[in-house]
Amino acid sequence: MFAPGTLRRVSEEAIVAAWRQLLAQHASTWCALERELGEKHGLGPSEFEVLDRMVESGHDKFRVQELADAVHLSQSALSRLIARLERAGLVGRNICEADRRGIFVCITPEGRARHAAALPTHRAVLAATLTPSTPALVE
Amino acid sequence: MFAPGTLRRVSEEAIVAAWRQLLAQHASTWCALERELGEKHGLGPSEFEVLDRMVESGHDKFRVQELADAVHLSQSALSRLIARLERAGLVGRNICEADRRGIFVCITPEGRARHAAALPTHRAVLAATLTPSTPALVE
DNA sequence: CGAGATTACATGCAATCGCATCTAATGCAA
DNA sequence: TTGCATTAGATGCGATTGCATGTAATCTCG
Repeated sequence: MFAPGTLRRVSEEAIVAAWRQLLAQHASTWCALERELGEKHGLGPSEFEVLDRMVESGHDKFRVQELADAVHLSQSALSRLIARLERAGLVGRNICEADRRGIFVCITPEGRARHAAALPTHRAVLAATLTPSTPALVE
Repeated sequence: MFAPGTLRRVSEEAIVAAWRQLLAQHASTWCALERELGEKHGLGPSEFEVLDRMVESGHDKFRVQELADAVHLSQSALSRLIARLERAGLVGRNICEADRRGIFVCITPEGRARHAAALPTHRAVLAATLTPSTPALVE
């Protein structure tokens, strides 16, 4: 069915088409999250994502770099994002006594409440925006 | 196999996992394009994408809004992006005589040359970064 | 024809981002 | 211990973005 050596070869058009579909899905979903989370809960997508990671992981005390990796932002962007969340009272910054260069980012009760309030909105946007062209997700 | 009504139901975890995979693929591919296209050809991913659309479509004369929709940018962002490409000599702005509010964006010979030079880099990045977790793309 | 609505694009502005750099704390070797 | 490299996070800076608005041309309806 395939010429020799073509099993792992992918046509250039297929890759480009996949990339463009990824771009389109990313743009529409991201914009929808920005609008819905922003209007209803005063959160940006990245901010929600950080809170979401902190809540789901169970534990407290996160390093800045750890969160930066999780949400695909630079260390500097995460530093400022944490500063915004701190100003909003959603997380706290505690000096790590074991290594006083670092800090522990801790979610506050208000942070948990805001996340809990925003969670249904977030999931609803994903379900509405992301599902149509990803039928492979049916369990 | 499925309980009634579950055929189109998708587990929340599956949707979230799909979204996070999309975010991860987008981030890694976008950053790789930014680095490679920027270093080797002085182009950003969006700028290349605009040139790519103009070249592949065959025709000349694009409206700003048309390009904005294609690359998922706002009209204002596209306006400035076109201004940058124009300063670089890669596209031209011609007043549309039929409707003097609008402009036609036209790629220049230098624009075509820059695109042609950057094309292999772009495709190589996509192939290297995007293929691993998308085996469904095999033709 | 003429006034107001609409459309196409440009631009002021504030927000966020990444890179480079800074500061402070730690680690390691002489 | 002392000095230098390294690491964690903060910050100055320039660039890009979206929203709101501005400007100019077109359209519409009376």
